Amino acid sequence: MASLPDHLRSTAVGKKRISKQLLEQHQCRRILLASVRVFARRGYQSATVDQVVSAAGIGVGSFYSLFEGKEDCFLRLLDLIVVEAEERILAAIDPEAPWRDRVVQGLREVLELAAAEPDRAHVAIVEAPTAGPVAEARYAETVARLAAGLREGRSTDAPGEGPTAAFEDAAIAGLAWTLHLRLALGQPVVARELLPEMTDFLVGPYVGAGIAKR
Amino acid sequence: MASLPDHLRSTAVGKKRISKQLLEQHQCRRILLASVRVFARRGYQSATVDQVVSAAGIGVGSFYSLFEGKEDCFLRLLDLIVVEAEERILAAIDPEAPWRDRVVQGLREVLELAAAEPDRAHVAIVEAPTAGPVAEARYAETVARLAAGLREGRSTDAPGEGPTAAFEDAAIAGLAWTLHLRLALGQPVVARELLPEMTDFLVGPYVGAGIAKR
Amino acid sequence: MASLPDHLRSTAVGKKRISKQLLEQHQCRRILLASVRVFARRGYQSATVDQVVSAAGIGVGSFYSLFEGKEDCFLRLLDLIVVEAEERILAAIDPEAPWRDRVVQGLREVLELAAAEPDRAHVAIVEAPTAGPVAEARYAETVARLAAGLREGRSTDAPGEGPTAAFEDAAIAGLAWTLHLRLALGQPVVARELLPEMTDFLVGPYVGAGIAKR
Amino acid sequence: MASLPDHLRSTAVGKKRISKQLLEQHQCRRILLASVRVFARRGYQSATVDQVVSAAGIGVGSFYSLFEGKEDCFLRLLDLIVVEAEERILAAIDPEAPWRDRVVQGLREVLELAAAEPDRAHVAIVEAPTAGPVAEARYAETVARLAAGLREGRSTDAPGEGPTAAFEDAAIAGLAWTLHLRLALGQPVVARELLPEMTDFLVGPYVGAGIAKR
DNA sequence: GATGAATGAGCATTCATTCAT
DNA sequence: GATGAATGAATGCTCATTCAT
Repeated sequence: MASLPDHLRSTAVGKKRISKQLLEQHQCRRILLASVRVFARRGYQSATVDQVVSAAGIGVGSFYSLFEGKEDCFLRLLDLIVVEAEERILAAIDPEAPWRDRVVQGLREVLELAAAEPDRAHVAIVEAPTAGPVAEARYAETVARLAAGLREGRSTDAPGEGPTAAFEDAAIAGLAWTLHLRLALGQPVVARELLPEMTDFLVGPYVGAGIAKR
Repeated sequence: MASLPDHLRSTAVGKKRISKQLLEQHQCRRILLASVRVFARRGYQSATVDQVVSAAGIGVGSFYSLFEGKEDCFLRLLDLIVVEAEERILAAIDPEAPWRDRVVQGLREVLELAAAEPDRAHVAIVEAPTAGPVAEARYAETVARLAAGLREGRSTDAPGEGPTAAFEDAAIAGLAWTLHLRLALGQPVVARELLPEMTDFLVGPYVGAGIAKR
Repeated sequence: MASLPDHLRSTAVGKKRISKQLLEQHQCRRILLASVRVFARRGYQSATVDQVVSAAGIGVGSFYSLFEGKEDCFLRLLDLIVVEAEERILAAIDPEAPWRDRVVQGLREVLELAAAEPDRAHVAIVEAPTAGPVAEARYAETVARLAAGLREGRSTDAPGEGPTAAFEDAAIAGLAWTLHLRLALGQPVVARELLPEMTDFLVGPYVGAGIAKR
Repeated sequence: MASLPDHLRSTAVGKKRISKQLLEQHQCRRILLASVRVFARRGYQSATVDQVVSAAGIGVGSFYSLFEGKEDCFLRLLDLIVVEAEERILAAIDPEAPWRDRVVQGLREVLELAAAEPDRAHVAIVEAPTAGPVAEARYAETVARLAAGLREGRSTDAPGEGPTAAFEDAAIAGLAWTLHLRLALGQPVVARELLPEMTDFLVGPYVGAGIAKR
């Protein structure tokens, strides 16, 4: 049993282990979802394991059998939020559409997600950069990934006179900060208001202010 | 204890108190300058009062007679850094020059300050947003103030087809993030490289990409 | 639950219970044998129930249905080791032989047992005194019992000028320590080397150094 | 100040630092002496830092500024007990006396120390071997050192027909066990009773049972 | 009967802050 | 006025034990 390679383990034992795995994943997810609220309200630094544990309605021991500690919990939460958000963003983008439209579609989804789930957005945008070196690095990676997505349009639809190399990272960070301001103050993120402003901010430099505004 | 309003206190007692005040301010400044290094290297959260105290070569008691605590010390340090930086930035700007030039002059000073004093820049840009709610608010205020400075040019020199209202905050945050990335990784901030890129980023949307690049 | 005295319980219910009892005993023994390794390698204090349970390939629940807890498990293991060792020691002694020979036969068996089953010896000699008050007392009892065995020879074969009353306990403890040193360092117990030395140590004082050495 | 080599530090700063050093040592000693009682009554394993701290009448913080933790505290206590005991034992021995007398003098001092300070003896003899690997090693070292002391007499005063090489360690361990039994049961160590018995045990094998008894 | 997920009491440790000297 | 020894609240974590399945 103990000598089986990991990737055979789950199938080798049949339904039982599979359902066990699923149960654990489900339990994990349940706790992570409960922790969103705690991390968003208290902030990563002053949130305690006990608060997470109470919010999730489990015992400390269960927490430590599922997570390595507070940081691990936060990082997995971050993953959950980012992965699910990116899935929804991708789903909202029509791959056939021209680049500018794809940016708008993605941006709209980002804003709607932030509006619909302010706690998640708070965790990902406000808390992540303050939750220690690893979380900070993950935050930077996410910014870089989104920036890379934005950059794709460069050669395709808006060639020639594009913005400078550092533009995309700075632009995504500018967008993040715009959300940060609302989230940190507890103000709602109004997609309708921000969508045109941020569209302009993100795609303007590619096509010239006049064009982007249309 | 005394019934005099605070703002009258210092002048009311004559030379002695004045020199005492000055001495205290000087001492304060000495400690804050010593703390820059500590906060920059360890990060606000894991820096301890003991480390600051050791770096400053004073006793814990003295520290607490001068500051209310770790957070107070950090906030006053932040003030020191921001005030001195803004003084130098203002001094670098020719009030008679056209808006675009003033932006470039200010930006160049920002980049040179970050290059010359990476620890100070680290504290103001990387640590400030992680040092609790008050520091976070101060950081937002600074961003807003710089954004306001940027915005001034709007009606004067680049009227009409300007960027949308949220632009300036997002742009300043984008600049901050660009510096953040370098500072957090310990990379030097190279003014020569960043100046054209960030100039484009900041003033491009006002005048159209083509124009800003000149 | 039932009103029968314990010692009648097992026989009163017929074959079924008997076989159940036997099964349980067998299971118990299996687990104890698996736990030897764990207690010997990790030490009683830092060995955990989980480690014992994993080594035995059973569930925690089964463990607690068979033992009252970690200490109970260790104590029953100690019993197992001591009882089986004493059986083998007794079996190795020719009751007809003169006292001195009987001591040598017993001693040889002790050394050979320690050589053949170092983990068991480690548990009985090194861990037992550190495993809480009860185990410590059992250890003392075992020392006392072996001392009593040694003492039997006094009046029979080596009367008169024998050592003082405290001798036997001290001598057995000295023997135990000699083994302790080897076991704690993981060195093998070499019966051939220790047999003459310890024989001298145990029986010398009875017969005079010269005689014992023969 | 911080760059001075350690061995100059204390003298370089004059009385102040010296008295500070002394104060700290004194404080340390005070706490160690208070901890004797705790470790002796509760046993190393179940003694908690809080109990030591309460017994010493200090705060937890002070404890951790003086010791690295529970184990460090115990080890330093062990050192204190062993060093002071060995000093007194050495002082009790007349270096001019013949070997057998020196053994008796040392032994008498050991027994009297154990009688006068049962808690200290309990810590050194009963708890030390159960307080983790390092303490166990220290215990073994002490046994070895005492055994070496005993061995010195071999060639000098009792040449020729001596006991085998392993004798001294086993003998010292036997003595330790004899004390262990009394201390673990809380019985007093009666020097008058044990002195002749243990003398016989320790020196008998050198000189022949008959001679040693005289 | 067996299982192992869940529990939570209990412990070591850190560090901002106070106050007697 | 300066010092730093002393404080103890607060927190993360382990592991023996229980009990629903």
